[in-house]
Amino acid sequence: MSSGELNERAQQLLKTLVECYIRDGQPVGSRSLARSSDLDLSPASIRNVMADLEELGLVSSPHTSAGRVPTAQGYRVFVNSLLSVQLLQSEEVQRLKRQLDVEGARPDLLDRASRLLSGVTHMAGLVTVPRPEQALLRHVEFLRLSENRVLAIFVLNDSAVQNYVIRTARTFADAELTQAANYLNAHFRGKRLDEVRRGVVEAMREVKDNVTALLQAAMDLAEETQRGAEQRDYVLAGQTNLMNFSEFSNVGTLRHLFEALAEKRDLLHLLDRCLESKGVQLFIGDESGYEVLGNCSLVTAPYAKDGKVIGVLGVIGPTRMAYERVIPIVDVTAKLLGAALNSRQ
Amino acid sequence: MSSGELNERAQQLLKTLVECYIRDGQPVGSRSLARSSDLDLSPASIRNVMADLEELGLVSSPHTSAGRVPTAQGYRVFVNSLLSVQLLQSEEVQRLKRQLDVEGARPDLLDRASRLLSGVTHMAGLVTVPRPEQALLRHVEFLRLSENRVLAIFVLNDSAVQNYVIRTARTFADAELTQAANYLNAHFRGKRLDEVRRGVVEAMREVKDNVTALLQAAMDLAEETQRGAEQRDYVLAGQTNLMNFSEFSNVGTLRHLFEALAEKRDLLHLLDRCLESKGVQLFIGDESGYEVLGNCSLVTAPYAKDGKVIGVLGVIGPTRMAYERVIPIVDVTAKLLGAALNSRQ
DNA sequence: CTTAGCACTCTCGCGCCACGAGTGCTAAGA
DNA sequence: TCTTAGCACTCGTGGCGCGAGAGTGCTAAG
Repeated sequence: MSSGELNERAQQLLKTLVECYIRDGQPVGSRSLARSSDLDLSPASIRNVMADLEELGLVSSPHTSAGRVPTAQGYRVFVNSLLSVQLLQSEEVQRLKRQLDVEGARPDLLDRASRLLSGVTHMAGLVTVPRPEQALLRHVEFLRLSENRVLAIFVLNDSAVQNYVIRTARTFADAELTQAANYLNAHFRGKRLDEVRRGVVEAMREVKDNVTALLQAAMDLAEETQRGAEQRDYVLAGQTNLMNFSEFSNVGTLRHLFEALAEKRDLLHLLDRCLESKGVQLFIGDESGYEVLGNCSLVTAPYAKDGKVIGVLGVIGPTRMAYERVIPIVDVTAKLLGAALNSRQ
Repeated sequence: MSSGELNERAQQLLKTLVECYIRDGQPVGSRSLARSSDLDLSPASIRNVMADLEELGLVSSPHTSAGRVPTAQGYRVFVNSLLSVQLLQSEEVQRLKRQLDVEGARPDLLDRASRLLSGVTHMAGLVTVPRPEQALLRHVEFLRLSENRVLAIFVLNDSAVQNYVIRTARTFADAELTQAANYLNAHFRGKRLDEVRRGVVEAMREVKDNVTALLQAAMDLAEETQRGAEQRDYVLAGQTNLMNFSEFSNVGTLRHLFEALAEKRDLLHLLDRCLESKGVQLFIGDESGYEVLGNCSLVTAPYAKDGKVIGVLGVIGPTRMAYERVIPIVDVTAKLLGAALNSRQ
């Protein structure tokens, strides 16, 4: 008997139970369930249904004389087929948009998105830093800093600028530096960095002079930085909100959770998995596969720029969260962030 | 009767008491104090001294039948005149140095310093980002991105590079951009950004053309960014270590503390105060003036580059911390960080 | 198939008590 | 005058028992 085989009544009761539990945070018993549900049933009948649901692993009771609590599976059935997501009012969307756009030009857009999520949901918000576009060389400039230090400035793609200090064995004349830059600009404009590098190595084989050595050093640094930039990372906000939930009132649990949030590795794996998904995705409780997220749920949505998904944002909180509210918020915020990124290209 | 007037015996006993409390974390009673101290006194005599110390506000007892616990003032007297700081063995210094230098060139030196502090002390480490040097213009470059977007690249001081996308009303020719850059480079090299800006405004009054408008836009952005960079900030590591201390086993306390750490404002004020101090500085308990730091101590030391103090680093933990160990660690780490900054200028 | 009734289980809060640790005070001793 | 033994007192802690309340599963009747 899978969730699809749940009869109308069982579905209705599971739905009510989850709603009650999310609202009150306490195990819900047969009597209060009888009152809360529209069904006109006695507590005794409800107990029978509950026994079925428990056997299916959708609910469980902390101890004999407590009510029932949804399991992760129970939540899953709930969000998959019982949840009625409220669409956001357009005025709410406007408010989110305004909060995200506050002080428009500042470069901490991701920060603000993360804070927005945590502020609105009263849980922790996270936003992965966008995947860098494939780095194409647009323009190079060399500048002598001192006798043996040269500053290399790389303009990549549209307007991303990277710069490296290169230590050189000897002093280069301005003319040499200009020549080197001209060479790169003339031959490799619009090429990928690794192609440029290969080209430089090639050139070095033919003319083995100091200038190509400089170029090689520059390309080494450029590629290294590029690789560094591909390190995934995320911006976290509102961690402290999590401390308000009774689920994390145990300092030990809290510590493990915070360590995982600070460590980032596991979370990033999880978030990377969401890059491919089209819309909102949920990890409820142990579904994530990470023990520390045992009584957490993660709600994510990918965000896109120029129609290409470049990152993920989301919210993390206790499994007992108001999914019908959080899901549309995460969804809309992802779209708003994408729009904001596009508008300031 | 100030601490200077404490007689030999009282000093000795206070020292022993603080040491015992730091070691065991429990109120220390007259009997165990009698055993621990070298003085050959009966518990009864010690109780008399304790009564004096309590009157002076150096110790207090949680309740009648508990031992005594040092107050913030007590810790203060302890660190000021009773503490014997262990100098670090040179091999320990080497180990710290190695850990700080791991994967040398990466730009996350502050991060590593912070993690180093937290790792070694098992508390939270923090490192303020360095105050930017006074921004002097070294070189400017303009690059056309598209019809109405120009990329301005500013090299400041030694090798700091900043870049801004300027939206322009009309399309500029390459020659114009070169001309504009040449103008700035020729007239304002080595000048402060605000001077440059003034000069540009001046020039605009005489020749009111589009190029000076471009320059003005560039300078606006440059100054704005500069102001943004002067926003103080710090890098925090090992927050979760704090959760291991029984002092913060109450989630409420913990939350307030973590909120303060995330909010940064108050902490930054406190850290800024340490910029002027020569060496290690301590804020014990309520000395900081911030209630959330009630049972925390902050140990800081300024770090310098080229002989100029540019930032502060430190460690935050419960007042009950091994000061004699933490103080030299913070001290040495500050010096190591300064050295590391200098060596990679 | 539903439901009233009932016995059962388990948690929670309360009061109680004994224990241990430590104190302050007093009075005797050096 | 300083030190210390002795003693009464205070207070937090942990264990125990008890009753109330909530909720369950089972059974039997409708």
